[in-house]
Amino acid sequence: MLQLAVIRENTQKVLDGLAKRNFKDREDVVRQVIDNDQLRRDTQKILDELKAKSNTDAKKIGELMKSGKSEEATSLRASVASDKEKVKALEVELDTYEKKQLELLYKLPNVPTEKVPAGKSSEDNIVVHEKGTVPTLHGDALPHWDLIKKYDIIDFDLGVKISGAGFPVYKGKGAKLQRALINFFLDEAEKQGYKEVQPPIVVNEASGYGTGQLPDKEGQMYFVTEDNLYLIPTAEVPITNLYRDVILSEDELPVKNAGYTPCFRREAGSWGAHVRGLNRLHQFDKVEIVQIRKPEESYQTLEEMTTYVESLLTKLELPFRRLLLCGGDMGFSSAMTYDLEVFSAAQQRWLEVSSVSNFETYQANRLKLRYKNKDGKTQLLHTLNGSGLALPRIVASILENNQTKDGIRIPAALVPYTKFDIIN
RNA sequence: GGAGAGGUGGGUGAGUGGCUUAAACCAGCAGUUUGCUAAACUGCGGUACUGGGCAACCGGUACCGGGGGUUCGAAUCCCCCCCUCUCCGCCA
Repeated sequence: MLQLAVIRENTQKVLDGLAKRNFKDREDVVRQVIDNDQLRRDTQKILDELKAKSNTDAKKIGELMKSGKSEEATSLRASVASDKEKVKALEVELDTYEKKQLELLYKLPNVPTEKVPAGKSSEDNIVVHEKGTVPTLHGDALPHWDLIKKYDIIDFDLGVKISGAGFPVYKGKGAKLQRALINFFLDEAEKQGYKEVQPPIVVNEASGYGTGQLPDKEGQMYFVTEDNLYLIPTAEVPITNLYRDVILSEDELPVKNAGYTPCFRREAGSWGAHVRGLNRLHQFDKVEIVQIRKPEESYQTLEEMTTYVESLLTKLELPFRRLLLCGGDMGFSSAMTYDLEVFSAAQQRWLEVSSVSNFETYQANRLKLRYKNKDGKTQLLHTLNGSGLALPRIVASILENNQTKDGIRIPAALVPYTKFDIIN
């Protein structure tokens, strides 16, 4: 969430930023935050003074009792008792302001950084560059949902039988391809200095709040009611929450973690013709890269991470483009996001395969993730993450782009992992 | 699933109603001493909110797992919840 002090001291900047996102209630919510904050502070001041008085009075009573002046003690006791009632009332009041403050802050999305263009939807995103060449397919080229049947490598019907729609079963070379991609991505990340971590794939409520899935996005996550645990929609949640309530020392920075996990998304109400096959699933595999950085480095890191993910696509010989998302198309918590899209030749569509974001202090503020800087001051850090990479759409485009009359060619970089170079 | 023990600062750990401003030790930081290192000695302590001040800084309040209660006063007493550990059972 946004920092209260920033809203208070840079109100106009915040409002301008939210305008870039087309956040409609910005004036109203920001005004309420500021007003509520003033009330909160006024109340706290009165309350603190009253408590200070009660504390000294209580001590006096102790002394009076000791020196045997019980009558004076009794009268002072009565006055403290009446102060105590006022304290209780003020505490209730303060509590409502504090709750209101959180509630309001949760409503506000992150402020986009200056480079982010204004815009309402994906139409307003900026294509930064396109790389690689789109293959020319032979006349009988098939979309991936037909290819997986032809070669019997991924089975949606079987998935329906044992789980439901959106839970495919990978078979034979299809399963091996999954395993190869995961290992390839993890190995590449390690070469870039990321430390491999394997986190739990169910998380508690506090973790959901830490990275911003809660409140409001409960509907996106599978929930285990018996134990109050959420299935993770992305490894971002557990990996970033490793650093919840942590104050890092400067020499522990930067933090660079990479982890593979399955991801679970309910995707309630988002199905349609354009999400056939592997384009959208309830369960999929992803390697996530996460960095924690000092504020002054984070934008350079965003570039570095995005370039790294692009290098994966290049090694996989996939044509891709980089988009700078406009304010209206960015995720709630992000200050700046690059999307990477791969061109899937048979569908003739760009598919989003990675989203690399800088959250600045938005997550760190909720997580209470800080470090001690050179001056010995405790300061919020910046968090960043990106997919490196999500598997299903990568698989879809490999299948579609590399199909030949003889079968599907495996990109050279993957062959050491798959141990086969063609699916036929 | 059954039984028990326990949650105190960066760590270990003392503290059963006011003498706690949370002891002591370890680690840390600063200083003194010193040919250097070490040792010894001295000093400093966390977090959040907040008042005053341009600032350095000086105050207030809260925080001993979380929430409530008793009391003039709670780490300490009472109630509820959460978590961890140990043993037994079951088990990949």
